[in-house]
Amino acid sequence: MNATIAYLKNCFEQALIAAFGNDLAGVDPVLVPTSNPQFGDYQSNVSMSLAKRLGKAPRAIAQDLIQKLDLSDICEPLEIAGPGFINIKLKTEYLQSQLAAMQGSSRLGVEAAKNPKRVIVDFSSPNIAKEMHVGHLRSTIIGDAIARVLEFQGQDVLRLNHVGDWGTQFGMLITYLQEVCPEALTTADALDLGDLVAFYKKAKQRFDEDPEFQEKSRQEVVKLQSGNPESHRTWQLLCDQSRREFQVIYDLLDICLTERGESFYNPLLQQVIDDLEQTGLLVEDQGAKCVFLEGFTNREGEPLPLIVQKSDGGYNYATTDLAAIRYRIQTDQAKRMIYVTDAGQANHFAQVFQVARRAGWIPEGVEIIHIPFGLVQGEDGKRLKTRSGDTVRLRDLLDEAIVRSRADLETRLKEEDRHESEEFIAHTSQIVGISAVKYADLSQNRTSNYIFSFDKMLALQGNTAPYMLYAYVRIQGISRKGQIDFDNLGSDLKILLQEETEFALARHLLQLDEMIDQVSQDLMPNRLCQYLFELSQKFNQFYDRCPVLQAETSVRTSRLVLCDLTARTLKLGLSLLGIGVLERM
RNA sequence: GGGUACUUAGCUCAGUGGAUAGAGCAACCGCCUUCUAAGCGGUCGGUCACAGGUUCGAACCCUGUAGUACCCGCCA
Repeated sequence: MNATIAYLKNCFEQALIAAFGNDLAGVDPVLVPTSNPQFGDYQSNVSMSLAKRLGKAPRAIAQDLIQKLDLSDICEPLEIAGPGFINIKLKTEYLQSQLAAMQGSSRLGVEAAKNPKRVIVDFSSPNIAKEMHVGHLRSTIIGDAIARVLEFQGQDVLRLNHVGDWGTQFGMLITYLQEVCPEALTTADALDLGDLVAFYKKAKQRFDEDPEFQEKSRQEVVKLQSGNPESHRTWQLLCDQSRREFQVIYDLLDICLTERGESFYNPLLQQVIDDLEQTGLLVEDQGAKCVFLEGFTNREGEPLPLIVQKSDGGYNYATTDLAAIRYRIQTDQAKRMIYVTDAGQANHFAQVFQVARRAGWIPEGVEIIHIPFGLVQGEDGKRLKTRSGDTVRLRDLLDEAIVRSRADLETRLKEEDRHESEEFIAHTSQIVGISAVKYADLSQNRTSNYIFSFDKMLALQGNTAPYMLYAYVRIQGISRKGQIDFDNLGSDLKILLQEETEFALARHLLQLDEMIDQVSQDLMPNRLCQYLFELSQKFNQFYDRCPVLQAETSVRTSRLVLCDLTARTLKLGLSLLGIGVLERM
C-alpha cells in the first residue's frame, strides 16, 4: 500500500544520509515494485546510480546502505542481487495485517486526497443540431473515467460539456429551414433529430455552392448573435431537441455532465480582445485581430497567428476557449483543467494555452492540460465508417453492442438449457454490451489510434469486460452457494496466506491505492484496466487452486476474505471506469 | 514544406532509464464426480522500423533516416 512505499522511502532516505552523509539528502532511493515476483515486493535501484558519485562499486554501496536500514518489522532480510539491486520482500504477517486493514476499510484502504482541489474535466462536447457519432465516443468514455477517478479521490470535480451551440452552423440551418420546413422554426419537435442532421448536410451543401444562400446565412448568424428574439427562440428549440437526444445516450452510458456550451462565454468575448490589447500581444493583420505565436510557423517560416477576432468582427473558437480558460480560473476557481479531445486538436490547445500563459492569465499553481486520444478506426485500419461510408451514429453503435451481447447470451442459455426472465436477459445484455464498448476503449493506451471490433470487445476470454464481469460473478456464486453474507463476515478476521496463488492475489490487492494514485496523476485509464485484468487473472488462478467453501474453518474464513476483497476491488475499479457489475450472467 | 504522434510476436496491444521485453487472440497439447470450464496449466512465436549517440544500464532519453496517421490564417 502507499503507506508501505512511503514508509520504505523514508527509511531509505535516512539510511542514505546515515551511510554516506548529508550530501545525499534528497536523493531519490528509486523504489519500485519488482519486475519479477522472485525478487520480492519492491526493489531499490539507487546503488547503481550512485556508483560514480561515490566512487564505489554498486554492490558495496548497497551493502553499506543495508547496514543502516532496519526494516525487520515489516520486511524479510534485504538482499543484494545482480549489479546492486536491493530486493525487499514484505513479511507474511505484514501482508496479512494490511489485508485485514483493507477489509475493514470502506474505501479499501485508499486514502482520500488531503487537499482536495477544484478540477475541471472538459469532455464529450457534441455539436447541437448534429447527432453524436463515433467521434464523441472516446472523449465521453475517457473523460468520464478520469472524472470518476478524481471524484473518488475526493477532488472537487466539475464535469463540463462544452457543446457546440453557437456559430455558423445555425445560420445555415435556420436559413435552410425557412425554405423547406418553416414550422420547425417555431414548433418544438416538428422534426426528428435525424431529419435535422439531414437538413444540416443539405444546408451545408447549399452554403458551399450558393452565394445568395451564404449571405442570408451570415445575416442569420448576425441576427442570432445580436439577440434577435425570433432567432433566439429558434435556436433554443434546436438546442432543446438536441439536448434531449444527447441525454438518451448519456443515460445509456450512465454519464453525468454539466452543460456549459460555447454560447455561455459569448458575453465575455469582447473582454478577451480588450485585455489582449492591454497586454500588447494583440496585432491586427489583414483585418483580423490575432496574436502571433512562438514556435509555430507557416510555410514561409513566418510566425503563425492565432486569430481571435475575424476581419468581419466575428469571434471564433480560439476566442471562446480563451474566455473559458479565464472564466474557469476566475469564477470556477479551477486549479486543474483537463481537456479530453482528440489528438488532432493538440496544436489548437498548445496555441491557446500559450496565448493564455503569455497574457498572464494562468496563475502559478494552476495546471492546464490537453489529454489527447487517437482515432477510432475500422478493422481495415481506416477511420470507422458505416458500410455506406457514413459516419457511425453513437446510438447505433451502442445498440449493436447490446444486440450482439444479447445474441451471445441467448445462445448460451439455450446451450446450457437455462431459463431466465426477459428482465434478466435485457439487463445482462445491456450491462455486458455497454461495458464491452467502454472497456475496449479505456483499456487501450489513449494516445494511439484504436481499432474498433465488436467481436474482440465482446469476447468472453481475454482482456475484455466480460472476462472481468465473470470473475466477479464467480465470487457472487460462492456467496450464493455457501450462503455467505460478505458484508457480515465478522470482525477481527485472521487472514492466512499459504498457497502461492493466495500470495499473488494478496500482493496485487494491496497495490490498489498506488494504482489509483498513479492514474489520477497521469490520467491513463488503461493502467487501471491492466490492474483489474491482472486482478481477475490472479483471482481465477486462486479459484482454480484453492477450494473456498470446502476448506477447514480458519482457512475458509481467510479465503472468504480474499474473495470479498477481490469482489470489492473489482466493483470499485470497474465503477471508476464507469462500468457496473452483475451478480449473475 | 512545417508541426505533432505512431512503428514491439502471425493479429490486437501493454510496457515513458533497471534484472531473461509481457499479455490477450489465433494455432497446438493437457485439466470438469468438487464454489459457473465465460475458467486454469503448458507449447509455439520478437533484429522492440533502421542507423548513430548519451548512460554502469536504453523498447524507453537525444540526433538522423524511412514508413503511416493527424494538424497547419479568419470551421470547431
